[in-house]
Amino acid sequence: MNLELSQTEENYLKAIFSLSLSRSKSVSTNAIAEKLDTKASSVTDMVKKLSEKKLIDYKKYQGVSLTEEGKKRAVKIIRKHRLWEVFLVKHLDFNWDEVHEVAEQLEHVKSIKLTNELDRFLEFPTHDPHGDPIPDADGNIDHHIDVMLASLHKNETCVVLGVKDSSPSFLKYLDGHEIKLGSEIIVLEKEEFDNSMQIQIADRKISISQQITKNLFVKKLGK
Amino acid sequence: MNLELSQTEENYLKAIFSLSLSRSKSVSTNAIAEKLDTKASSVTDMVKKLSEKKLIDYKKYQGVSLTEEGKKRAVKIIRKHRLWEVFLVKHLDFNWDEVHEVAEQLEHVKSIKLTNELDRFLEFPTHDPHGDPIPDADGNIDHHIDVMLASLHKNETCVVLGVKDSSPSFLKYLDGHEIKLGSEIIVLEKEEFDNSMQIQIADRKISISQQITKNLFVKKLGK
DNA sequence: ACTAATTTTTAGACATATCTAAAAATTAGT
DNA sequence: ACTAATTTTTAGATATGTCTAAAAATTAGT
Repeated sequence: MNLELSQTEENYLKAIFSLSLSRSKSVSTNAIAEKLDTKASSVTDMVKKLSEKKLIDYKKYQGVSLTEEGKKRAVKIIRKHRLWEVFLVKHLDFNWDEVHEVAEQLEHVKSIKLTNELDRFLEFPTHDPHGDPIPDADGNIDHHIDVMLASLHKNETCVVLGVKDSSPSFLKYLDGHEIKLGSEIIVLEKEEFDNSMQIQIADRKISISQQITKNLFVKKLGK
Repeated sequence: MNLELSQTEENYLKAIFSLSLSRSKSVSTNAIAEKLDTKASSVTDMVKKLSEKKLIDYKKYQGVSLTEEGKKRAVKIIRKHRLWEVFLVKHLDFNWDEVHEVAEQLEHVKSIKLTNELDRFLEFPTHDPHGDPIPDADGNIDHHIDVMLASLHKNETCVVLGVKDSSPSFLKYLDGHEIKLGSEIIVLEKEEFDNSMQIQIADRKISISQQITKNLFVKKLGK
């Protein structure tokens, strides 16, 4: 079974996948409707369709969950989405807060070769600009990066891998301070009273609050 | 007026644009139907719709032609299509005969920034892998490259810019002989009796027929 | 446990893009 | 110029994905 899915169907799979990560068990009709900014009745219709295609398990009034095949499909779409995000940020000068909308479109382009060649071209990145892991060609997903800038100590050095909070306001803040994917940061000082940090980034010294340091995924350098 | 067009509408504009290049005057319903592999009745419906949007001029039974706005839109889509083709061949190891189908999808992704950044990333290419000119951001189109390999003389050197004939069999032939976009070719010998050529390409010496040399666009090197 | 609130589903409608079959207009042949 | 062939349009149907409004089922409150 390898029927082509419409963009809409793919978006439903993706939404259900991400919702089942947090809410573990089955996903409710309303939750999907809210996520996709549509009405519950539309969700019911689509859910029946995906159920017939054996991509989700669905019993009336009981919510839905992805089948193995459904999960595979969802992971493939997420892989494409995140690879494109890397491409946009790394090569096309997109800011973190601009990539999502475009990646939403690019992720639906159908070509296995395209995806895998893009992966190779980008040198097999493991995480997207938001710090989310990129599934490999077989659908295996790395675990989340869980080192936050906040956990570093004075004089430690790291590279920015992603963000935890993807809100436009946070991403704008980062762009404003030129804190980018791949930026190297040195912790110059860590204040006891408010956990703010003095950091060196490129040739600038700036102070950032705990609110920021707790939302930046980093990779420690040296040891 | 800047309404969003569906992918289908965009495909109609593109088809009408390319048909009006050859058949100059107005384009017939049947011609569009054939180009898009659909039925004449479907074309009539869509043509009415595009006419209401002022993208084409249409009078019943008289065929259609693009308005200025329609032409602008078509050129933008073609620009995107050709830029993506360059990207696929240059960076993602696609062969000439593989790019079209994928570019057909990529061309519909909506983001002006994406298009222009891609253009910059590719270093503002003037022609796609098939030798067709790429419109610039303002919609200006260069004229066709009209230097064919066949017109070169003994000992002249050139770079492959594109192909005239885009048939899968021809493109496969080129791939088979590793004649690629950007390949440097030296004309070693030109036979009088059949106009075939002995050429040097990379470190190989091969013989190619006039059928081939008349379908390869090139740029002369040195002088 | 029974009513009230909420969630989910159904029924019926609409918009897009397509099709077939038949009607209307144009064009071509003699 | 008149019929025949072709092209184009209309009319009515279908499939997808959406909606509103009402009905049905579930969950929560006391």
